[in-house]
Amino acid sequence: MSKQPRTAPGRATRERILQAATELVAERGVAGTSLDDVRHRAHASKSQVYLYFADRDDLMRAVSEATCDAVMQVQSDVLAGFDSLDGIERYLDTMVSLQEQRDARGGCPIGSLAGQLAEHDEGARLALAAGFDRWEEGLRAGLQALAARGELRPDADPALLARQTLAVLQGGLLLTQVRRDPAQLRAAADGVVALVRAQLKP
Amino acid sequence: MSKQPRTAPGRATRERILQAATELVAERGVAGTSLDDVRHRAHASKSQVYLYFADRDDLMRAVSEATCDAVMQVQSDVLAGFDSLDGIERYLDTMVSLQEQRDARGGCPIGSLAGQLAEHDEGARLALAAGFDRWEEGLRAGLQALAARGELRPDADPALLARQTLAVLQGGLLLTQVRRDPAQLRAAADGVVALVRAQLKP
DNA sequence: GTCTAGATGGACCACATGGTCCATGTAAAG
DNA sequence: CTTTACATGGACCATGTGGTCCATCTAGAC
Repeated sequence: MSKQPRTAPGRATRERILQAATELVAERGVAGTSLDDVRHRAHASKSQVYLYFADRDDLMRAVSEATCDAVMQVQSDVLAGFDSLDGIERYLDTMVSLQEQRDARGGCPIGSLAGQLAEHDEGARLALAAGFDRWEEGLRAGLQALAARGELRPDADPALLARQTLAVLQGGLLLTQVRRDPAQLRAAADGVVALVRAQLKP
Repeated sequence: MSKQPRTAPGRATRERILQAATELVAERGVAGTSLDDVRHRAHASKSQVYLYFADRDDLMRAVSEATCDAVMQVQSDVLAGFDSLDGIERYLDTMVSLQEQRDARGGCPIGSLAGQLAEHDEGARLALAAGFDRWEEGLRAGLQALAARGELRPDADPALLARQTLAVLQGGLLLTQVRRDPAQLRAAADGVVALVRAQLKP
C-alpha cells in the first residue's frame, strides 16, 4: 500500500511524483517508463519515490487510479448529457474529435493500461475495472433516464445497452489506435447510435 | 528485418525460437518476456536468436505476425460460417466459450499485443493492423454474402457492419479480461446480433 | 525553543538484460 | 572429398534498473 504523506511538502512531493508517472506512462507506456524517468520529471529523489510507494507495482497501481480519475474527469460534462439522442450524439462526437486531436495515438488510457497491466498485477486490474465500472455507470444512468422518460421500448435493457456501448467504444478506440485512424471510432460511434435507435419506442 | 535460415536445421531453430517467443508473450506479456526466457524454452543459444532476428523489437514484430496467424487460424472454420444468422450466433458462441475455457484471461491476443506494442514499434503496429484487416475482411465477406442473398435491407452497409462487429468484439474481449468475466463478451455478442438484426430486411 | 517524526539527497548495490564476438562444428553445393 | 557459407555454443561486456541505506535537514507539535 502507498503510504500517505503527513506534511504539506510531503503531499506536494507525492502529488508531483504521481503526476509525472501518470504523464510518462500515458506517453511511453508502462514498460517504457523507468523510475529514473519519473524521478527526473518530478524533480524528486529516489528515497522520495520509495517513501510514498512501496515499489514499482504500487506506483503503477496508483497511476491506474489516477488515469481512471482523469478519464472520467475529462468526459464528465458530456457524459452527463448521455440521456437523449442529441446528447448521445454530442458525446460521441466529442470522443471522436478527442481522438483526432491526439492524432489517433494512445487509444483509451484506461483500455491501454488494461492491456499492459491486467495480467501482471491484480491490484492494477481491479483499479482499472473500477474505472470501467464508473464509466459504464455513467452511460447506464443516461440510458435509464431515457427509459424513464418513456422513450425506449418497454423490453429495452438500459444496463445491457450501456455495457454494449462501452464495449463498442473501447473496440473503436483500439482500432483507432492500431490503424492510426479516427474514422474507426467514428464507425464504432455510429454503431452505438444504431444500437440505441434499435431500442427506441416504435 | 529477420534473416531467413538457409538450411533445414536452421529453419527448425528459427521456428522453435519464434514458437517459444509467441507462447511466452501470450503467457506473460511483452515486458514480462526476456530473451533469456525465450532462449531457454526454445533450447537455443543467444547467437541463434541474433542470427535470425535483428534485435528484440524485430523478434516482437515476428511474434505479432505469428499471433495474428494463430488467431485467424483458430477461428477460420467458424468465421467461414459468418454468413447467416445461425452461423453468426455459432461464431459468437464459439468466441464466448473460448474465453470461458481460458478463465477470461489474456483477452484477445491481437488486441492485447496492440496495447503493448502499438505506441512503441511502428512495424509491430502495422503487423497487428494487418491482422485486424484480415479479421474484418472475414466478417465483411460473411455479411456481404448475407446481403447478396437479399437478406439485408438495401441500404445496409456490410463493410461498416463488419467494422462495428470487430469493434464490439474487441471491446467485449477487453472488458472480459479486465473484469475476469466471460459474460462481458456475451453481452457484446448480443450487441453484434442486435446490430445485424437491425439491418435485416423488414 | 526544543524535540521528534517525517522528508530529502544521493551514494551504493545486485543483477537482469540486450547485445557483441569468436572459435568450433556441420550442412550441402561443386 | 573438399570447400564454403551457414549454424551453434557460450563467454563476455556495458548498461539500465529496481531497490536499499544512511546521513542530513526541516516541518510542525508541544
